[in-house]
Amino acid sequence: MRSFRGTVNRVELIGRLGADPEVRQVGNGVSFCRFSLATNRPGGTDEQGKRQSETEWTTVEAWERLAEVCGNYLQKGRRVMVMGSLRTDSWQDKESGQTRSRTYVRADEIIFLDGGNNRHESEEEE
Amino acid sequence: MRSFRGTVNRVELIGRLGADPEVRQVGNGVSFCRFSLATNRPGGTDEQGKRQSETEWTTVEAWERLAEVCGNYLQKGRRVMVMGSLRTDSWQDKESGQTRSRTYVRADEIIFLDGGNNRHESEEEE
Amino acid sequence: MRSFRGTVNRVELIGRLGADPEVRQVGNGVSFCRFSLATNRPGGTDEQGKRQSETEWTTVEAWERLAEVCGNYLQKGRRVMVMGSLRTDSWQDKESGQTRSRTYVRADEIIFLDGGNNRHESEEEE
Amino acid sequence: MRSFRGTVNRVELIGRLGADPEVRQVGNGVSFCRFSLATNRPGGTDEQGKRQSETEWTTVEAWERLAEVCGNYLQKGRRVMVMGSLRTDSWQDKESGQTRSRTYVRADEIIFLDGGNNRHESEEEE
DNA sequence: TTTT
DNA sequence: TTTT
Repeated sequence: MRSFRGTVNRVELIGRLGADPEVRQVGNGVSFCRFSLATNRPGGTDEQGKRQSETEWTTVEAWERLAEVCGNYLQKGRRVMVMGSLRTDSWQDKESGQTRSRTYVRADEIIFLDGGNNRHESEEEE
Repeated sequence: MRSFRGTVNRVELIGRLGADPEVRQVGNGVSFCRFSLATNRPGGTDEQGKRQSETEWTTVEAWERLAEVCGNYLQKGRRVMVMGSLRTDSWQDKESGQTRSRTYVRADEIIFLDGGNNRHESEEEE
Repeated sequence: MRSFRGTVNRVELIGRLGADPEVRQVGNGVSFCRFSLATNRPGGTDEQGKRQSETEWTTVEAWERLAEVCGNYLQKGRRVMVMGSLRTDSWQDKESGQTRSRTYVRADEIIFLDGGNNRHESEEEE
Repeated sequence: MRSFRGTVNRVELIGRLGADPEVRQVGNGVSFCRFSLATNRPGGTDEQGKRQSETEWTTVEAWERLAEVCGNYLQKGRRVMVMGSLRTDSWQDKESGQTRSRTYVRADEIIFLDGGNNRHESEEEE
């Protein structure tokens, strides 16, 4: 499901992993996987007038079976398509007392784009 | 354009503005508009077992003509569709020296969903 | 689910109904709803050089509970967002013996965009 | 641009070409390319209870520079992502006098997914 | 056949 | 901080 109560929160990324994914079991035995995905956009021009590209790094998080599949099959440099939604976690910084936050993409489905062609989706989505 | 060098960075949101948009002219006379958009996702259940909803707040930024149209026509509570891409700005915190960042959606097109039905897009997209 | 075996087939439309939806019960008591949705694209210019718009008419089909909700709440002229996938039905024309086909959008979710703002989704999607 | 006058008509496909693309120059020297793209969806089960897959074939058409790139680099079996919009052409059948139509996807951008990773987009979109 |  |  990608819409709820008349609202939509949908992200779609195609890019490459900047490093091997980080996989862990959280307290309750549930698998969790996080990786950073690079996408490009047109940048300015260099001194020779050659078009440059800027890289955007996005944090992607997957859970449960999808996290396990990512842990087993993804490595640095692999190209994937990620479909998911934006999430922001907020917390109080202990030292400064300031509210801080981080925004990432919660993955619902991931397609492995080079090599294999299997699709993998989160438990919830099935 | 929504893809570049074989990568895609696309966000699509339908939600309501939490407050009137903030509009400014930046140094070079270019218009800038920022607002916060609420989307919902299924949450847990309350004590009575009633399904709850969680709200996700996403920062949206528009520039130039699109910013002006948003400033002129959008208000708190209005429903819009935003098509754009994820962006992250990073900077060094002066006090702590830590690297900090904020992630937001750079709007390419915005459709006003209740009332009028005009579409508005960023200068770059035309 | 919108991807399968490494493939994706996704359609997204925002437009207005050209007529009241047609609702029926098929043989097995399952509800079916069909309507035609208008979207616009830039067209040429008229004799006065004024920009014209072309209208694209797309057939949308919904089933089961989603069909019932559409039958109950949609009318000619209402604006909706349809998320679904492309489908093509083929058959043999009895008179000419030629193979004929029709292509339409199988709706997974529909958001009613003016007036109410409820989302409705197909049974399969839940 | 993917929305116009408050409407959206957007298709997104990831699949494989069923045959080499057909490329032609039309009367005015403009390049045209057409191919058929296979996507899959879950089907029923066979006698052994094994899950089957159904294949959906979609006609994709590209024009101008995008058509040329497709003609030069795409072959049967290659996997691509197509972003575009639904189009329906209608005509009067000469023999029967009936109105007939065909629906296809007008490609705006195509990403070649295995092997190279270049993106290619239609002239209009730049 | 919709709508602005 | 929105809305139903």
